[in-house]
Formats: sequence, C-alpha cells, structure tokens
Amino acid sequence: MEAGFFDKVFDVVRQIPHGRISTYGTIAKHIGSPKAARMVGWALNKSSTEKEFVPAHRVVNRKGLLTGKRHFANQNTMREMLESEGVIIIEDQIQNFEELLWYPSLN
DNA sequence: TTAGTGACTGTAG
DNA sequence: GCTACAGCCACTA
Repeated sequence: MEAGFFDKVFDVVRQIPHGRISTYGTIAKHIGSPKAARMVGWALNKSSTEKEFVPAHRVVNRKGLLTGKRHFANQNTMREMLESEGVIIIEDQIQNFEELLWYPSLN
C-alpha cells in the first residue's frame, strides 16, 4: 500500500501542534504539489470519514481566513475549536496569523 | 468514459 | 492593493 495524496495530507495535518495553524499551500508544498492546494481542502473534507481525528480546523487559507468553516457541522465549530486552543479570531480572520503559522518539518 | 466540481495559490496586468 | 486565469489531483454523477 502506498500513501496517496489524502493520506499524506492527513499525516501532515495531524502533526500540527495544538494551538497552531497551517495553510493549504504550505501542506501541499510539503507533500510535493504546491499547486494542488485544492486537494488538501478536498482531503480534509473527506477527513470526517477517517477513524483518527484530523485537526482540519487548524488549516486555513493563506490569508488566515476560515474559508473551510462552512464544511463543519456548524459554521461556528471551526472558530470555537480554534479559540478553545487559544487562537484569537475576529470575523473568520485569525489574528497574529503569521505568528501561529506552523510549517511542517521533515521527519 | 467524459465532464464537472472543489476547504487554493501563484503569476500577470 | 485588486481582478483574472491557469494548474494541480481526486471524487462523483
């Protein structure tokens, strides 16, 4: 079995530390396809079917905007989960976004 | 099988 | 700074 694009995405996303965030492009680039950022979002959408929890709420677009919140059960879920981790969000926009941004490290 | 769609990003004007 | 377009891969109908 080879890890597909989705599996790689899940693996990277699960490495995001508590209270930190990352972006679709950063993850896609880490996997090897910077232009396939869309697929990262697609994978996260499917992540709800994964047995192991995937912190999809820690992944936002490059502006620090919660563009994926509408894919959660409730549109407040994503913000609430992030806030519970200490992330400050105002109108779907992550504050101190650049400081919280986490870059995947090569294992 | 083909066509359409999607939680995005980088480049160009 | 903004808008417009192309590229990327997988899934569904």
